[in-house]
Amino acid sequence: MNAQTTLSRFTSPSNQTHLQSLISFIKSTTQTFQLLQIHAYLLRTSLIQQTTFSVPFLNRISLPPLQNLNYSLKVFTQISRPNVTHYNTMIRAYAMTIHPERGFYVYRDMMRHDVRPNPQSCSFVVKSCIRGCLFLGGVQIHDRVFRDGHCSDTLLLTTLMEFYSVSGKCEDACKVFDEMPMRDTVAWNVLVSCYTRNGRTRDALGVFDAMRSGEHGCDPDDVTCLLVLQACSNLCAFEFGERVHQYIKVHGYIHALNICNALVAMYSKCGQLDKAYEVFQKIPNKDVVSWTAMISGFASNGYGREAINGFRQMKTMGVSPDEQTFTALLSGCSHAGLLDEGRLIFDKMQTEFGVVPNVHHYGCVVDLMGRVGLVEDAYDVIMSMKCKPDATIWRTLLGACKVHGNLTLGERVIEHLIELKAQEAGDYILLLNMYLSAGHWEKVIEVRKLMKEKGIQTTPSASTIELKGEIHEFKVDDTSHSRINEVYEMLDEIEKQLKIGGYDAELNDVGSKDKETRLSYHSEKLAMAFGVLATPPGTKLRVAKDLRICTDCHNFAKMLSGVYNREVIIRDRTRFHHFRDGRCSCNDFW
DNA sequence: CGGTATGACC
Repeated sequence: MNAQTTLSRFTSPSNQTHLQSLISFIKSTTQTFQLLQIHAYLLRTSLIQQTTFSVPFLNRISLPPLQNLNYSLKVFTQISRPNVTHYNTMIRAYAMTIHPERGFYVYRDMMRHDVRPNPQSCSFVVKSCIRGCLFLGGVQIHDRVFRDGHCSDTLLLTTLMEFYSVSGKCEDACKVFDEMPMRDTVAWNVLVSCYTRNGRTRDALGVFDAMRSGEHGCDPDDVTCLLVLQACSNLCAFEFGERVHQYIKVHGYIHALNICNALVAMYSKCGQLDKAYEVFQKIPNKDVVSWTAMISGFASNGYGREAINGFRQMKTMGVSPDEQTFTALLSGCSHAGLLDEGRLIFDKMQTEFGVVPNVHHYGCVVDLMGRVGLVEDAYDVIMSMKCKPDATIWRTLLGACKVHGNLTLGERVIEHLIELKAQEAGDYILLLNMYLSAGHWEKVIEVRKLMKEKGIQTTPSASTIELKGEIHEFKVDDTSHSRINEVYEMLDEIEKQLKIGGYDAELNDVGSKDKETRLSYHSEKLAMAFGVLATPPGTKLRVAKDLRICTDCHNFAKMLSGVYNREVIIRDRTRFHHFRDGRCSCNDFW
């Protein structure tokens, strides 16, 4: 039916059929001016007071693509006795705007008018609390769940899980999950996402296995796979990732672009570029995300030239880069030490592609310049930035100051970090090591005192290694692993062997605890020793570390790769280190 | 079917 002719019918009083088609017209039109005409008609005939008309109308103007909150509010106030559905529409609409907290106000208004909230109202208002960071508001809703008789509404409880998850209350989210009478796949997926988000990545993988066991009647779906692949990326869990890949193939999800893109990212983040490329090549309709994931994979594994090449191909294929693509490219240049190329890309990004540099882009440039020793210039770059420098960017420069022994600049940089109230233990450790290297003992003592005064908590660093799809975690001076005694014995044995090969623990870098900390017991060394212990000779070792690898452990890994003839991949907070034949692919240390 | 959901700086 033609839209104009339909519309003209509503100028005169209508029969039931006409009113029916009016509703479907409201639901289908994309023209605001037609809605305005209908609005006038609804007001004139008072049909707006009837739920059957006002609900679809309010929905239409409150949700994308025609979302207009001022208009919604106007219509809402014209309804003399709004019912629960009207309120729900308003709460839901506000939940997705830049003023999500207003959803909570609407909810309170609804209570004041004695309109009983249904599970949907609660879900939407919890969503408002999530988006608006209203922690107490969310808890309030949760407290009411039993009283309102909504304790078996899967959707509401899932939204509450999500609420606790983003609030960092992993335990509470799990409690809600445990107490749910019925759990669907989405609830399970939220559990996975909750574990990943809150650092319980290994448990996220456990959930995947639990779902697959078939005992819960909820098989992993495509979203589960996306979430679990993220967890594998974080943990460098290559073998587990391969299992997920297999599952994806069996269930036909391999044709979904987002799944393929996540696979490329996962393999890249496990240091398996060949696998990443294999998946990438087979993607028929590569989008900007696919290309960026691949370029980023090249970049973080130290293949700057390949990253640039990938970018060229991408342009040839007619895919336009976005700001994240340039971040990947620039970080590729910095990891590979390609100063001129990086600068050129940074310029072209702005002139040719009109991308305004953001904090990520600047972060790469600062790293690029700091790495080649242009620390003062890097400082000037930060000071000239149009956006506010974040802690990461200062930390990057601080690392460069450490490598190049620029103490005076390092002191200035730490001031900036303190100003941002973002200084971490690692920053002080870096400064401490700079003073140590320079032999400024009185300064060393001063920093220690400062750290003590400020109560700076040093979180012990952790490393993980995957064996047969199982993740083993080690902390500094770990005593918790079941085979820890064997691990320490093996570590001593390895150190003996490496010393013969010329390895000497560099004693001028200290760990995160205090000056008595034995270098030998850094978590990545424990993980490597366990790998040597528990796998057949020649097996590749893949270690993930949450902080940056120190010079000593880097040397240790280099030597180990030669003496024991093992390929070692260590992924630290910033990048990959591929050790082979006594060498590393990176240029971080020399 | 409203709730989960692909690629970024150290």
